[in-house]
Amino acid sequence: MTENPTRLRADARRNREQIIITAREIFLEQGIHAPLEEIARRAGIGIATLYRRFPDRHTLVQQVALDTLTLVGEELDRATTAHPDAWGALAQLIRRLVESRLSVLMPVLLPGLEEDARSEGGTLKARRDQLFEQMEQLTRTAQQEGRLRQGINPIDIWLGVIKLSRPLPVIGAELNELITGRQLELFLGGLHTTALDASEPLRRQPLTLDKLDRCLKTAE
Amino acid sequence: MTENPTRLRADARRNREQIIITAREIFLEQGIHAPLEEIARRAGIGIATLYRRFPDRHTLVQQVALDTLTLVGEELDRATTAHPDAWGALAQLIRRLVESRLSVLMPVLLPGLEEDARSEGGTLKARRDQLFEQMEQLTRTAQQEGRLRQGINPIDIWLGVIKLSRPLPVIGAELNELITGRQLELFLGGLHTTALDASEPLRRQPLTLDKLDRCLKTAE
Amino acid sequence: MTENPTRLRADARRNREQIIITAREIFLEQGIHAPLEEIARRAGIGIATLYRRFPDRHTLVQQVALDTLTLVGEELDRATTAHPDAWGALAQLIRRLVESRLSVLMPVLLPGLEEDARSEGGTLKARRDQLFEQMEQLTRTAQQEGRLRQGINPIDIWLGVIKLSRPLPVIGAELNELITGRQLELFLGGLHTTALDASEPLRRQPLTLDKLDRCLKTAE
Amino acid sequence: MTENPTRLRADARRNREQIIITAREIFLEQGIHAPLEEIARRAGIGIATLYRRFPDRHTLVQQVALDTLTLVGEELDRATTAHPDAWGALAQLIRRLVESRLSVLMPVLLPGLEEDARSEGGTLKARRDQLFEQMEQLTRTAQQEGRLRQGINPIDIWLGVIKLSRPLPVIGAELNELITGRQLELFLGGLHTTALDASEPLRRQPLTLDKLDRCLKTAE
DNA sequence: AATGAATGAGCGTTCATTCAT
DNA sequence: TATGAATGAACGCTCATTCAT
Repeated sequence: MTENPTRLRADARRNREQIIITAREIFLEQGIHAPLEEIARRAGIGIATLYRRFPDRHTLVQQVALDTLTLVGEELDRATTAHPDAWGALAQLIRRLVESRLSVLMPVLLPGLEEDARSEGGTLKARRDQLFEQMEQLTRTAQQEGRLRQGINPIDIWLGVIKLSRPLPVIGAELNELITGRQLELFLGGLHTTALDASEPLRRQPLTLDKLDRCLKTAE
Repeated sequence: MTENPTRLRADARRNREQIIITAREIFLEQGIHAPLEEIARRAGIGIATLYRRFPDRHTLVQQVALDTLTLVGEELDRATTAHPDAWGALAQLIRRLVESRLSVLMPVLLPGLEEDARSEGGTLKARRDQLFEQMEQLTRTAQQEGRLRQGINPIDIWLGVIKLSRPLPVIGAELNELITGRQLELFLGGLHTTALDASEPLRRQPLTLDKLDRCLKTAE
Repeated sequence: MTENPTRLRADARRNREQIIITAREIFLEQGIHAPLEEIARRAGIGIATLYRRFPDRHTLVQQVALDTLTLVGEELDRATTAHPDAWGALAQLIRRLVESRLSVLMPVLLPGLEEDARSEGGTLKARRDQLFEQMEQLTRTAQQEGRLRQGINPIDIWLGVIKLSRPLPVIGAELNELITGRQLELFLGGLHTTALDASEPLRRQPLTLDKLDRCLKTAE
Repeated sequence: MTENPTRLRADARRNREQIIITAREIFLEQGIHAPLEEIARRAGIGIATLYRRFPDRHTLVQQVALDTLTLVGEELDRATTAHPDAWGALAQLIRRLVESRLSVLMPVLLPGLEEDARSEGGTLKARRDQLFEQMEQLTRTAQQEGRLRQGINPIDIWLGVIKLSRPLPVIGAELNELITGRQLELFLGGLHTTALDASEPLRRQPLTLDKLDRCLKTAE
């Protein structure tokens, strides 16, 4: 249960936002295990203040991810505006998501949906479900266009983007970018109707949001 | 330069092997930053013994990865034996590699090839290059069969497998398996000749071993 | 650059001072490589608190040494007050310095002057230079008095005191004191213009082999 | 109680000697707390062999020091041969001892004389006493010559040399040599009957603060 | 409410010393 | 006897988390 940010005092609220912005930067740079003290320092606040707002690391990451959903929504809007066709929009969305590496934060977004974490725009679960709905429309249209392979759902795309985005350890940033770019193209190729046996369904069963949530719960 | 394991005393050698086996297990479970002490504990030896054999974490990971190359080679042999066609063999190899998640260790295998780390079978670089050569034959044949998309090289496959294999943090093992299985099928679809625009080359330039090694060197 | 102690919270400041006092004691007993944990323990604080104030051993030693400069300055004032003649003041200063063994810490004071370590009283370099200037006046006057040998400068004295002060390892504290006392007289004799003929015996009793052996036995 | 080296098997004896030679080198380089394993390694033997010969570090250092007494005796002979006058011989001996830094090892030589440690030449106590006797003759003669100050005994000299020889920590080797050289002259001056007026300048150039700082900077 | 101080647990690493071959 | 393997304790240092101001 996270406190409602709307009820905070003005300064407290500014702090909260600053923490989230800084945390995203640092998480993107160093991963989600970066020292919390560094986040506090760069955000210009005390460590205890950070803890007051976010009682543990998981909560902070989750809130950052939640906040990020908004940006993803904006990318989606931008993509559909720029492309009259659904496949084109989808491809742009995927490319942008991977490039922005927003999804570094996503894994931790998945669990914990039952604790009705909420941010300004509503509960986390509600916002996620809304986003998935939008993506589902997009995918369905792309399939009707005969471009997106049958059987693909937003979860496939979402998780594919997450996997693509995660940088490999040890090797540098430059090489990671080269690798990710190349794999991204392969991924897009695999989504398309013309992919191998695209006429038949994929050999594996698709994940649904429900299944996802159930698995996460059993995984504690 | 790592000591030659063949020259070790019998008990020391047994320990060395036990460490590598245990380390692989734990690296697969927790990533390559898992506490070395836990490895030592589960291997049933003292922490200092581990340090005697592997003076730092990088050396240990590298040796584990090196050891893993052998297993990859065996999978390749098995795959070509089981399938008369190259595409079939390739698909099985990829599936097996992903399933065994051997490649969790691979990122660290890439750098440091110049320091001629060596194990029983020869230098690390030599073994890696040999493996790539075998895979190149396989991919070329699969392309001649008209099944594997043009422009794909073993590095694409290798790195794709690595990305697929890496488990997402936080979420449990079961869900990870579901996700990976599904993404694997998408990946295979993307490799096939019938993938999107498969007639044209991929938009991104392919990586070569040379380019790879150069990037790794500049990344220090 | 060290944080300004004046700005610390009251309790933190008390801790900081306690650490320095304890550190000086222990450095005098065991040398500057004594375990930091022991310092923390005896100071009654946690090890991390020590690290918060002094990020590494060198910083701690330097600050202890810096703090010591103040005491040296006070000794100098006391000596000049007590003795109308410069030689008398110098001799007392040297004796007091050696007896207090303050200068055990001095070696580490010498390097690192460029990094402008600072304490309450100003930069380290400034304070040291000021002290040397005062000592230079004293030596010059003593030479004009015809008592201090020509060619001697404060550095000779400073380093001589350091060498004298350092306890020999292994042997106990009592013996060290005897040795140092005797060598101190030799040192003063070497400094004086009239030391040579020295018709009078040295002020300290000479050590005999027997006495040496007996002391060693009691010192374990 | 140390085993009698004469009774050892030929190869064991060779090992023993090699250990002592190597240990002296390393002790001079790194101090008497240098890792024993490094000594064993450089001596080309196993660590357990070292332990078989010298059950603990103290024993090893003591034996090295004992062995060193021989070298000191040789220096003494050389000095008396080279100089017809006792003061000249004494001064040369002191200079040579300090230069060779043999006495780094001496502190640990002092204790433990009752346990009748013995080496080839006889018990440690006997050899030390013999050496002191020789030095006593020398000092007495020098005093009869009217050169050596009354009241000085070999122990003063011995311990003075030890103090002079010990390098200050942290600061580099070069600076240590400068310091020691200068202090050595002061020491000799203090010993001599005519030291006091010393119309001539010291043989070594004085250090200035600038020189000090420059040396420290180059010494890192 | 905000701060920054204090804490202790955890990991990496070294080394003296004992044990098995 | 010589060897090198194995051990565990000790220390340096970091960081998440709680507490006092």
